[in-house]
Amino acid sequence: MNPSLPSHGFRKVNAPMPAAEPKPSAPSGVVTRFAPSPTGYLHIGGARTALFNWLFARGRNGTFLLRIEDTDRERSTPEATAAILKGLAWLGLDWDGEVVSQFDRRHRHAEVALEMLARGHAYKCFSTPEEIEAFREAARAAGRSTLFLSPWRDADPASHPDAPYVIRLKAPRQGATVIEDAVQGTVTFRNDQLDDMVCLRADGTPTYMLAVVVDDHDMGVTHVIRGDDHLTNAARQTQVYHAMGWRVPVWAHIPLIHGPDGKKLSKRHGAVGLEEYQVMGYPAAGMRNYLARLGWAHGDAEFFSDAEARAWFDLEGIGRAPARLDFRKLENLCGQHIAATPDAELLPEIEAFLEAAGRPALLAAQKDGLARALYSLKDRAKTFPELLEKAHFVLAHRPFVPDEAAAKALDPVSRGILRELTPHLRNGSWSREALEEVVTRVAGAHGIGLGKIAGSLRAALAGRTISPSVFDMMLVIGREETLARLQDATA
RNA sequence: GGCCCGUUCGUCUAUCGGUUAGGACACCAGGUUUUCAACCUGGGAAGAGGGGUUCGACUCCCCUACGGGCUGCCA
Repeated sequence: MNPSLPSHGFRKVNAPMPAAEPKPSAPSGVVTRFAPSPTGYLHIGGARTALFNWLFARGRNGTFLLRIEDTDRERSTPEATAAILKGLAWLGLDWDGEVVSQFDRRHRHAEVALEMLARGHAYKCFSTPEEIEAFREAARAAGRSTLFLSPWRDADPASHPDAPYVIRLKAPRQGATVIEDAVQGTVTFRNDQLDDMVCLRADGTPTYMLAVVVDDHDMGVTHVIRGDDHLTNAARQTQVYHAMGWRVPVWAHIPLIHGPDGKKLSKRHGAVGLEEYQVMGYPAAGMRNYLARLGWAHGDAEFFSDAEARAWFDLEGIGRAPARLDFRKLENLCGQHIAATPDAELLPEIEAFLEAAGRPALLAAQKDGLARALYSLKDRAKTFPELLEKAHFVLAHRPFVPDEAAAKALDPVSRGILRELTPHLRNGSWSREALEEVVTRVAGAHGIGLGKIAGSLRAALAGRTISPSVFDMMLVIGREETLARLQDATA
């Protein structure tokens, strides 16, 4: 096998290598692949397919390959390929070896087509597209099957005209083709329902149907995990495996993802491209967790780590019904992952989010402040934008203007109380216990609760009515900055 | 039209012939609480419909309905 380099300059983009994990068990020989066609963004459903393949291979110490199915030259674009690689990189799905361009392997595909021809498993068909279309139209009108049966299937080569032709598979007419699918079970197709598919087009280029089989075989793919829109195709492809005498891989056709309304996922559902999820500020770990649970289950496990997912993932746990997208659950899971992620890992992710969202990068001082404040922020946010909003107190430079709600909390009475609080803060010790004691005492002296004084204090310190605990904020920004902000707010 | 696949709370799902059909998200009520987030307690919420098989069906079979896929010299 000789996986050629991609024809477009997309090798520059590389998937990040996830932190080294202890390799589980012995090599299993499992080889999976993700094979998207570069005709647009990375679809959320495609992302899940990639994740399943990745989990299956990585959990078994196997190999996960990436192949770009770019044989359709009309619709394939280098931009789409770049978007796919970028999306996979963000999701944290790393692949083994070079990216394979299917188009670059076209000569190998043609070679196989010719071999089938030589062996009598394929034949030259001289029917023109016009003839075939006319036949189909007539069949449709008459309510008959539109399956095209080529008159050239058993024609004497001596009768072949000097005209363009395609190479069709000489598929069996009798009997049935049986798919043993790890998800769908045994699926039987009568052979008279399957036509002689085109393997090589008139221009000598291979069709997808031929190319997948040749590539999967040459790449040593043992398990084909893909959308169940390919279930019927699997029957046709099986015929090619049989014709070539190749070992048929384990099939696993997974149900597609549907929109919240249960209909096929399309643009009108919004957020169909994976990159949109990064821009919305969902952490990749939460995304992986959510996507893994969509159509797959491991008992009652809902929130789990990548290591657990790899250890648990299996084909048997995949459901057979299409799953709908549920943003609430996604958010819930993402919140849990943000809370569980170590600060040192969270910070770069937040910076990557800012860049992806086209927002200004963090200044050194902001980054430093955020790092110190993270402990008080990460368990109160479900997405990065939410976290950043709550981090306003550590990101903003004073003097800053409070937002409308915060300004309201800084009424004259409240400002008076804050003024009175100031000297106590100037002189007391700067620990959580001491701060709580002082603030509570001053509130008590005015006959108000902690809630009331905390409200105005929050407004003064954060310029917002939503933030981490006032004590955490004071601890993070320190005594001097706290006093300065109180000064600003009460002046 | 033909062929193929699917159908458990609103959503994701557990169950692999015998359960008061479980969990999670969401929702509702109450509690806790310095905001937000979170947390605690409780609640409502499901086997598409109809036939079989069986002592017993969510689970097995058939039909119907409804979704979906394929039916391309697209992938």
